[in-house]
Amino acid sequence: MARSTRPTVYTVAEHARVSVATVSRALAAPHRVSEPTRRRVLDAIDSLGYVPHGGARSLAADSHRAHGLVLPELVGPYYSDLLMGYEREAATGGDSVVIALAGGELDHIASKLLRLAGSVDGIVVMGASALPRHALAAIRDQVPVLGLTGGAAQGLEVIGTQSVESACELTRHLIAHGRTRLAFVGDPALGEDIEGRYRGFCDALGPQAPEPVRVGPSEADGVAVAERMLAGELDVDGLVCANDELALGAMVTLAARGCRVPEDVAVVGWDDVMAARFVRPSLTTVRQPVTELGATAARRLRELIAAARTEQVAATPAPERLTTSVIYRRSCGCASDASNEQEKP
Amino acid sequence: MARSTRPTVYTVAEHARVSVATVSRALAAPHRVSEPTRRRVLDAIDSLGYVPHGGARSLAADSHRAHGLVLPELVGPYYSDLLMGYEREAATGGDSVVIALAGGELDHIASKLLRLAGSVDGIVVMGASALPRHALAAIRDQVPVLGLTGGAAQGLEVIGTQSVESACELTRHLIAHGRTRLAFVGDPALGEDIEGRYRGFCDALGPQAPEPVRVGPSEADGVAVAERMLAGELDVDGLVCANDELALGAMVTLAARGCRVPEDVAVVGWDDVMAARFVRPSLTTVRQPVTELGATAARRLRELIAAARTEQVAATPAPERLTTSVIYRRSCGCASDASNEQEKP
DNA sequence: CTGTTAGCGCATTCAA
DNA sequence: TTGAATGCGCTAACAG
Repeated sequence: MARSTRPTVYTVAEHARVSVATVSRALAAPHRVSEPTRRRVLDAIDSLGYVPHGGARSLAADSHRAHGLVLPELVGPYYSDLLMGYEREAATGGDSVVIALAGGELDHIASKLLRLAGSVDGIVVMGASALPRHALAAIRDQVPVLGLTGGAAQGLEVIGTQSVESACELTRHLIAHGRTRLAFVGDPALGEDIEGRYRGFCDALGPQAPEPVRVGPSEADGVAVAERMLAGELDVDGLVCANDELALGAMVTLAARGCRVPEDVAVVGWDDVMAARFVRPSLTTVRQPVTELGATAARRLRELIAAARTEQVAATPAPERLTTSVIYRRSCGCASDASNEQEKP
Repeated sequence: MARSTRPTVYTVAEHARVSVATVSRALAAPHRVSEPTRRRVLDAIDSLGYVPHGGARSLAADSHRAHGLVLPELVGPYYSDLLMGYEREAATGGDSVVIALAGGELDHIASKLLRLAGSVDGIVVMGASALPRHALAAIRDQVPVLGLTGGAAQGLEVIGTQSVESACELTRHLIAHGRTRLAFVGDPALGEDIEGRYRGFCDALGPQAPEPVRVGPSEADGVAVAERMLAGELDVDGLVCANDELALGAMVTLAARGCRVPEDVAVVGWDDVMAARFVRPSLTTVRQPVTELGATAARRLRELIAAARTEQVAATPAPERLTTSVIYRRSCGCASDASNEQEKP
């Protein structure tokens, strides 16, 4: 395990009675080595338990074969799907994924990003708007950087989903079914995705669209909003929430205090978390192709890296925003399905 | 961005009119450099936008300052908390985290693990039992390997939570409240955590404990189990499910078909997913300290790495299994709380 | 406190 | 098809 113990190309070369160059080739370009030689090398490799030193590789080859993935500390429930989509796609391209959470002191995270930039070929940043500009700037002239669901304001190319369209559809739907006092719950300043959702909300309502109810993104914030409603501070008959946690928090609180959902107030959310199917009334929400979102980001970053290596600006055009779909359930008061309907997971 | 462009220690040294050693020191051991010199170096560094090359560093220092984290492809909802706990703790120790998903063909993942082993100082493997033994063996003599929630069967030291105790408590609770025909839903062969839960179930029931209902871990599997019950193939009045997805799938299906929960059948799960609070009846389940689980693993791996470097076997004793807690709600039929109770998130 | 120097392990020329 | 030699960027002796 110690340096002295671990076999290197030299050990392998000696064992297989070839030169180190041949060992290297046998691994990286098998077709450039004769069959018998390659066998000898491969045998030596696994009889010795040889594992190439990643650092040495990236140094010599001037390529880390790794992506950095920067995530905000409080990501919603779809974290795992996103990561899965990302990692799979990255692995397909032979790259590994180094994650970094952007929590903690801003100062501290800047150096964290720099370190990351020294160990990967490119970086995908989710929640870029929360990062200090100078930190982003510093890594951007080291490696290609791609925004995930945000970062356009920082001048990043961004991979995202259609927020505006679905928000607009959702809001129109509520209007069409007679809701006249709608509110958007969530703070557009918290991220470009939320901002887009609010914009879609406004698009549907036109000039008389109300200001958003600016609250955090958690269930507790949803509860607080419901309490304001119950206290008479907020007079609405429909809540378009920036995510399902908010929606669930609000909905359950409302129901528990005698306010009927959807009869008195319609509630809709975003993300289609598992609880949205199980809560009663079931929650109308918007589903995003999260796994694909991750995969798309990985794929695109790979392109950007390749382009950077050949000095080209952009090989192919940036991907479109991914399609989302509104899942109509009962909390918006207009689903036609039976009360006890059970959905396929 | 190209190799020629990127500043190196030499560039910085020249710029600051010091030697490369001083540059290196100014970064790694600031106190070993005089104040004015350090200033010059630091100035040069950020005027040049210098970022150290991670590979070169790990090569020269014989340390990657990185942990590998291997995850099964289908991890439950607590993925994100786990990762958060892990990354935070790793970052605290100055290490970054490289993730690898263990999905895909077994053959392919073996080489993936090997590559990982060449780029990190140690590896934490979750779901080790699903990996081919030879793949595990190969990485184990490269770097320290720690199991997460499983891997004892492969001879790994493992970080985990108390499965047996909570399962036993839960089962006893059901028995105490008059349930006489209990079933354990889930396949103990799928992982040591499930195995432990089944063992606790058996401990509570004694010799007449039934065989487990061996099914997969998904909501759909829970639905299938419920259907078998409704078809009369399974005569039980209590379901101890290996996770919440199973429990939710079963419970909702049962309820939709006229079987009352908890009156006719009690249902309990594991993990305390968000939906467990929102479904009606709310689901009795077991909560694990997931974030802390991740942090504990990171901390322990760091210890193992340190021990390996100094040739010691184990500096400190392995951490205890983390404490879990049963969350009593209504699906087990014995909670005292009101029907419309609303929990704090 | 600072500089000089020698590798770390690998990929990659260039010759043979 | 193979081998010898060079350098990637950095750290860590060692010397001054």
